Amino acid sequence: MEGSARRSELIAIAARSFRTKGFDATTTRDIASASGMQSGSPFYHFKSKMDLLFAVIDEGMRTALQGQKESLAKLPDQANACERLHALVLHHLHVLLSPGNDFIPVMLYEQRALPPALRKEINHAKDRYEQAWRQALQELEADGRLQTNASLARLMLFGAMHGTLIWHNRKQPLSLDALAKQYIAVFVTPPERAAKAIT
Amino acid sequence: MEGSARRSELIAIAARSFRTKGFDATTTRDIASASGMQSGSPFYHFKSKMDLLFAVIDEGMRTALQGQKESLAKLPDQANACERLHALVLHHLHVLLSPGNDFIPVMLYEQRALPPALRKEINHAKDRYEQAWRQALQELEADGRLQTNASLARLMLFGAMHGTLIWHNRKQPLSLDALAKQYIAVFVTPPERAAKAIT
DNA sequence: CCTACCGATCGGTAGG
DNA sequence: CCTACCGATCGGTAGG
Repeated sequence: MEGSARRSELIAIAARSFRTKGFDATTTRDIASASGMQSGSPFYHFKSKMDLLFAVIDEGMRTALQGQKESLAKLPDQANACERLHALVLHHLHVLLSPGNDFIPVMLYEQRALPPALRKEINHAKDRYEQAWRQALQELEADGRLQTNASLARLMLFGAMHGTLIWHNRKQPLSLDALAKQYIAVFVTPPERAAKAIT
Repeated sequence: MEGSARRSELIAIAARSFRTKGFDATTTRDIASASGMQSGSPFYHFKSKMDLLFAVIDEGMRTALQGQKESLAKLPDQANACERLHALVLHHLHVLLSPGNDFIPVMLYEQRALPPALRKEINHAKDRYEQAWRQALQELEADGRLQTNASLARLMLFGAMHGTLIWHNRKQPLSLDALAKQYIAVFVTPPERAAKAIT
């Protein structure tokens, strides 16, 4: 929200460290010196270490939500559910795996360090992020193109994608584009094999 | 390996705390007092806090590997790849979601706190654990019953299962049995729809 | 944003 | 396994 350049720099540096070493193992002194500050100075920008964690996650959610919107907007007007899901998957892989994109990984792994009130706020943003997924998956379910219900498919799909954080190697032969196609191939049955014929 | 009852108790108590609060946020004093000991006493059983973490994870891997072996042994002699994969999935869901089974979640989320040498040891155990999965999935791939290659299917499947740690609720209508069936339905194409006919 | 600092906590140990 | 303790670190603050 507040746009001080120094503040943004602290958030980016904190994100990297929170991701690499974890929230608890990161000291505010680490962050300060990586930003060329003295040990007490981060507290001029953030009330507490936890506030900084929240800022990192919040920044990640805003960016991801904005990016998702743009990805969908780029699609042709009559894009069907499968095409929309593909765009969502591809964008989400970018969110997870683009170099320097440490915010969402921090959310996934360090959320626990936040008090319930802040976690609730994040969950609201997550709900908004998942809306487009719910809709696409429900349409696919209605067309008989899922092998489970839309809700479970969404949970499985997110789990399968988040797993890339552990095994995906940036030097791998598989591009994010190719990877997205594989996810769609696994989770969405092609129309010609769908359980229910298109009416 | 070493079977002191006190030692095992410490491991179990540490596992719960490492899982609930994380490794860094858990103090050796927490663990000591939860075990009815004085603050310095855990160090009579474990050289360091990190050693205790390794013991937790190691215990989890041993138990999981043993349980997997037994699950497969219970199958009829001529069980096919799909049946074996189903048994593997069901067992793995138990490992992840059975009450009191905190060891593997700790491995998944706190591994990072270990030095490379110990992490390597764990990865070896993980390789052994995944062998049966590789084989079943390769057979399914050869029969045209996967929509991606065996290796990627395994990575996606593990990711999708590990996601249950976040969303699965023990009071939910869905039993682990039912859940395992859904995973198979999504990841394994039924024979009649397989790409390649059975020879 | 720096200086100088405090209070608390924590992993670990010596000696029994 | 307890007692008593140390050295180091850390989040945070007052005052400028």
